Amino acid sequence: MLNEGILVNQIDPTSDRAVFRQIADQLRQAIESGRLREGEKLPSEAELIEHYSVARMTVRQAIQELRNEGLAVAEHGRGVFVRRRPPVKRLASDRFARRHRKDGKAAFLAESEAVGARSEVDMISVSEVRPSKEISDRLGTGSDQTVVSRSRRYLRDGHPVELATSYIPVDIARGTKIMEPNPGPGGIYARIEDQGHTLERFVEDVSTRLPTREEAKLLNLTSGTPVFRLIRTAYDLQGAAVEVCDTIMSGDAFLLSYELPAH
Amino acid sequence: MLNEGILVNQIDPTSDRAVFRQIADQLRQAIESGRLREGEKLPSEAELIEHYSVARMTVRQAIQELRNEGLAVAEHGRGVFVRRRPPVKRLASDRFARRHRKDGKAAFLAESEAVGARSEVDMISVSEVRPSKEISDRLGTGSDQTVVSRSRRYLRDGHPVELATSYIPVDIARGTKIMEPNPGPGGIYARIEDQGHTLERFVEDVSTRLPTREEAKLLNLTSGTPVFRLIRTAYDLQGAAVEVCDTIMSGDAFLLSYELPAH
DNA sequence: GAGTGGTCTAGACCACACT
DNA sequence: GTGTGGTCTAGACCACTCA
Repeated sequence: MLNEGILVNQIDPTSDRAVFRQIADQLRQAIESGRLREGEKLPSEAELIEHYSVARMTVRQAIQELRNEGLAVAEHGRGVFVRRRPPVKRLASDRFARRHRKDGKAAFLAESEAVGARSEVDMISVSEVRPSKEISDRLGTGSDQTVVSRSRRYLRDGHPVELATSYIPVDIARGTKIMEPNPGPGGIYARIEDQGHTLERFVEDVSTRLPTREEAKLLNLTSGTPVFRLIRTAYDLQGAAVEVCDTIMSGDAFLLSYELPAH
Repeated sequence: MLNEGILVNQIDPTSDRAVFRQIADQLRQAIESGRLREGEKLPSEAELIEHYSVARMTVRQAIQELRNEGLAVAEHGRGVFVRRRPPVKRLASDRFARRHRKDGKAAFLAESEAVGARSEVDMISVSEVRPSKEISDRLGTGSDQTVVSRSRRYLRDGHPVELATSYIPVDIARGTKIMEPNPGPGGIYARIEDQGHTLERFVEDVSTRLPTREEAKLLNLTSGTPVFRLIRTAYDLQGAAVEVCDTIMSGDAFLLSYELPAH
C-alpha cells in the first residue's frame, strides 16, 4: 500500500536547505497538519527514495530527524510510524494529603485510581547504602552515614512509567516495615508517622533531561522522550527531613500540577 | 593534537552490539567517567576512523548517538565537544509572593537577581487574540471571546532561556498599562491588583517534551535539550481566573521547586 | 518470500574555522 | 591551506515482520 499522497511538494536541489531537511519538513508538515495521524505509517524508505529520486542515506537522515524530534518511531521490519502519545496522568498537589494515607492507599495507587488506570509496582528492593551528596544534603545526614534505600518501579496499565528510590534515616526505618518490601497500608509515609514523625510538608525539586540509557531501558522510552527528575523531601512537624525520594518519570506520561500562594 | 588516549578498548566485530554503538559506548564512558570533561574536544572523525578502522558513516553514527543523548555537540569546522551545562536556576515556590511585587520587581527579575545573573526581556508584543481551548478553558472565557495576549522572551546573561505568553481577559486589561509593552513596576500582576483583583493563588501545570523547531530556534537549544512547558493560572480572591501564562523554558536552565502541604 | 528498517563500506564534494 | 564536520551517492548484507 502506497501512502505518498501526503507528499505534495518536490525538492528544490538548489535551495540552501539540505535535501534531507526538505524531506523531513514535508513529513513533519504531514504529521503536524494531521494528514498523518497517530500510529499511521509513513511512506517506506523505498517509496521515499523513488518519490524524491535520492539515495537511501538521504531519506534515512530525514527519518532520523523526525525520530530525534519525537515525532516518529521506527519498528524494524514493519515501518516507521507517527508516534503515539500515552494518556497523560495529572498529579495534583494534594496527592500526598493525609486523607489518602488514612484510606490505606499509597500515593501512586490513589492517583491511578482517579483515572481508572490499572497500576502495579515491581522491582522492589530494600538495602542500606551511602547516599549521594544530593541526597545526604537534603536528609541532613553526614556524608559517611548509611541510610535505608527503597527502590521500585511503577507501571500503569502494564507500561513502566516511573522509577523511584526513597532514602530514610536508619533510626526511623530500623525495626519497622519500612525495611520490608511491602511496608503495609498507607505506604512508608504512614509508617514514618507511626514512628512519631508527623509529616508537615514536602518540597519537590523538578528538573528535566533526556534519560540515561539505563533509564530508557527500564522505562521503555523511545528516543525523543525526556524524563522528569523529581526529588521530594518530606519534613516532619519539627522541620526535620525524614525522607528523600528520587524519582524518574516518563516525561510524556505525566503532568505535574502545583498550587502556589500569592501572599 | 591527538586525543585518542581516552579510547582504551578495541571493537569486537563479532559482538551482537553494532560497531557504531560500541564506539559510542566508549566515548560515552569517557565522558561519564570524567576522562573527557565539559567543553573538551572528542577525537575527530578522521582519528576515530583511523583508530577503529571503520568507515566514516560508522563513526558519524556513533557521534550522532551521543548528540541525540545530549552528551555532545558538534561545531561545524571545529570539532565535536562534550556538552556544556549552563548554571541551573532554581525557581522557588514563593517567586510570585506579593513582597516581590511590592518591591517593584516582576518575578523574572527578582529571581535572576538572587543568583547574580543579568537578565533582559526582548521580543515583547501585545495583541488581542482568540486563545486556544487550553487557554480559554483555564480563563473561563467563551471559545469565541478575544483576550489580551502579551508575548516576550527572557534572557539570562545574554542567553535566551524562556518564552512566555500571558493571556488576560479584555475587561481587566483594557485601558491599563497591561496593553503597553512596559506594564510598569511590579509587572502585570501589580496592574491586575490595581484593577481590584487581589491575587490569591496560582496553579502551575508542568509538562516536559522536546522543543518544536520554532522553540529550539528562539531558545537557541542544541539537540538533546528538552523544555518545560508551564501553564500558570492566576486566581483572585473571588476564585476567578485573571491571567493564564503559557511558558516554554529551556529544560537545562531551570529547576522548579514547589512546596506541598501534608495535610 | 517479499517488504521493511538496521548496519556498514568507500567514495565524493561542500561549508566552516583557524592560522 | 589544512582540518574539521555536513551532505550525498550507490552500493552490500543483515535482521525482523508478516503473509
